[in-house]
Amino acid sequence: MPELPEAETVRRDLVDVFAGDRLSQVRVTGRRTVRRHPPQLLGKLEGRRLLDVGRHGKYLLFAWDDGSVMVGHLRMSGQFVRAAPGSALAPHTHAVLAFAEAGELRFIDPRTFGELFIVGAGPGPHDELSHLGPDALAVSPSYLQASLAGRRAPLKSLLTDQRVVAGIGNIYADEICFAAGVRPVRPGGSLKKAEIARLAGAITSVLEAAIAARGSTLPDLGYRDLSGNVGNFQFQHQVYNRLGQPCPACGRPVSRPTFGARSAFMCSRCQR
DNA sequence: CGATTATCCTGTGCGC
DNA sequence: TGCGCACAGGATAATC
Repeated sequence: MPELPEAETVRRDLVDVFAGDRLSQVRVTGRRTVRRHPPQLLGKLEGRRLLDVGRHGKYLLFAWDDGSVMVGHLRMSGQFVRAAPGSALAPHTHAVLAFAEAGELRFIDPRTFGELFIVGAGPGPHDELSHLGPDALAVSPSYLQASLAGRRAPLKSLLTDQRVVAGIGNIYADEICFAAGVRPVRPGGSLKKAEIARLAGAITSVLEAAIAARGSTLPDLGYRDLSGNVGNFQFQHQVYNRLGQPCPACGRPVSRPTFGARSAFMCSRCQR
């Protein structure tokens, strides 16, 4: 499932390929993909030039030359793909943005959790994204300290709560907790100052390493970049999806405790 | 208010 | 070999 490193990889590809180009035609066939407003509203982008693609957490922010912003979120199975004009549409293609020069940008999403929507022109934060905490690559130890203080919920639940920190999901929460040496089931408020410092460092180092490896593609998950290539960070996973396999640090089998309706991969010796 | 649970959706993989 | 079903999980609404 795409998280911050995958969104950032796609963002960079989108900027390289489509920034500066003019959108000539929009075709929307997936009603659920554009469920926040009437599908034809995307058509107002026709004729606009794409200035830049930004990102906050897992949200991609397409900035157009009329000041409007198209927000994209891949959720579980969404994928942005570059395709040649007129080439066959892949199954579950819900939107096609045809550019004047760079070809087509297509949104594919079997499970239709992903979405595209327009937010109003004008400066300032967008209401639709106002609930998000700071981007995970911009959190400080002091912010983490304040955010975890007094919280009884499991650390992993808080790390994946986009209102606390934006961009961390299931995979990277487990990898971050392992890198920090902290158990994901620990109540957030129980972390000591030194542990929070390690956690802050782990957030940055794990996410940056994952971006450098162009994200994670797992066998049962379909993440691909704009060109259809898989990521490589899954080969660097220390605990995620490695139940029963030896911990890379101490050799003890990776365990998978559950809490509530969720679970986490971890090493019970290396993580306290 | 904070924490937990249900919901959305379809491809995958497992057990029988 | 084939069928049915539990499972996967990001975000949000509903509920405790």
